Amino acid sequence: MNYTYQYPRAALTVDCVVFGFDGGTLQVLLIRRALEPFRNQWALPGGFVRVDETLDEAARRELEEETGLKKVFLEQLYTFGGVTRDPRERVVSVAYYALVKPGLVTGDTDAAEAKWFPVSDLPVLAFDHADILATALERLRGKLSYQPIGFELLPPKFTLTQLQRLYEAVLGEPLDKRNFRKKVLSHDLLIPLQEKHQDGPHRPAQLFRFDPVKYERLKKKGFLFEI
Amino acid sequence: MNYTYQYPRAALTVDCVVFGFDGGTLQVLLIRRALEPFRNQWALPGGFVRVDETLDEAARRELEEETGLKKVFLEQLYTFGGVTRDPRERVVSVAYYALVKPGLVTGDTDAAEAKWFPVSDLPVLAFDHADILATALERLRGKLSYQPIGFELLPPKFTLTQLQRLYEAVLGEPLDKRNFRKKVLSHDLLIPLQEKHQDGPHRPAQLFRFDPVKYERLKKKGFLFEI
DNA sequence: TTGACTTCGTGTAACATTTACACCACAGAA
DNA sequence: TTCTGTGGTGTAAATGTTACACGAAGTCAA
Repeated sequence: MNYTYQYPRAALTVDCVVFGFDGGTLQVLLIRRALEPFRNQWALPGGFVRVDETLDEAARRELEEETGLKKVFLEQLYTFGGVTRDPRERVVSVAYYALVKPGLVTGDTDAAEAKWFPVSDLPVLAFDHADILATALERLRGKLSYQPIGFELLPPKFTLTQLQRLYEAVLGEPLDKRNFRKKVLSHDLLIPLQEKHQDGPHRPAQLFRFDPVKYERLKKKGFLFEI
Repeated sequence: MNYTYQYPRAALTVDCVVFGFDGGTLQVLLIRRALEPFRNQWALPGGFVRVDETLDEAARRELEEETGLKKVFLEQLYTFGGVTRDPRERVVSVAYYALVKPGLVTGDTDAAEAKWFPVSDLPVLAFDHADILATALERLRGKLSYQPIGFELLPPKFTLTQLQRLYEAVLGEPLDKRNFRKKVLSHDLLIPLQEKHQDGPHRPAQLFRFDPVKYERLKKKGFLFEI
């Protein structure tokens, strides 16, 4: 079946920059393209937007189809509309970024090969995906400092040191331990658990979890998270 | 001539939220629609993206066609992709916001009637344009506090009081005169001119202009404007 | 010319926030 | 028991933010 319009139309896609954290390095999930163009090159997961789904729905669907990821933190990033960004025809892409907790990616799926890369050591990317990724990284850095989204990259239970490592990896600079803990705890958004995290021949660390309910309450009162 | 595709495609538009400042109130430029749907209702200026122009180009072109505005500050805002946001068919709109200096709008153009409305007293808007406008306002408020874009809404030469009125109008709260001046001047981005601004039976005010060159230099060094 | 009126332009002290920094606690391994 | 390695904590100095009031410099009218 064919669809005919009076004027030429751009194709519309979504692309997702999926961030993950392995405890030390910020990572991005890439897909090896099975088809032309840019066959066998690495690219962001993504695909065409269907005419009966919203952009958010399209991003979630593609993410699940290509990486198996579900129920992740997902937010629109920017829309890339360069005229020649796809060699085949005009394609406008609405880019999203996603934050996923460790150990959720099923590894390879269906046809596509999915793999994590450290943001500091990326392969050559298809299309203008390097631009998209750079934009996403910039956004993540900015956002991390004034919204409590870092928890989306950690397991549900985490230690303050893990959280600090994450901030250091994203921001690219070391942070003072005592000041970091003071600031994070001052927001009163972390709930200390009864459990400890044991991880080697040393004192075990207190585990915390993020309190999303309290955060929503505070947010409505015009509260500003900052770190 | 017709264009045929294998799958149905959404139409792609740009819409612009144009902000202006009249010295006391933040305003938005709206167009009265000449055509169905929403005929005779107020709407954001905008229109279809051509297949051979970038999104930015489309936004600038539509802005000029519908309001006569050229060379304004323009930045992408968000892409709205609700499935039913246009009653005719699927239309995805990339929204932009623009900041214009006073006295640039030529008034009505061609077919369309263009008019400024205070953001605090808006008419009913076509489509989901009220959502778009709310998003733009939120973004403007946020951005004003950490990037020196306020100057885009003032004439090239302005007084500190004018600048303060602008910040107060956008942020919706009064600011302390001495602290405001201290902070603004501390960034060293305003150049005092030899001229004074005379505006009534009282002491004339020092005029300043923004120094974009210095700003670019500072920005590259990782400088953060804040107010 | 004088005085009334209006906005312009300025400094400081109290307070709050941010920074820099070092040592004991607690666990496992040898 | 000692060694090793991370976890957890407080304080003083410096910096930044807030609150606040009055003389200066013009116009206008009497």
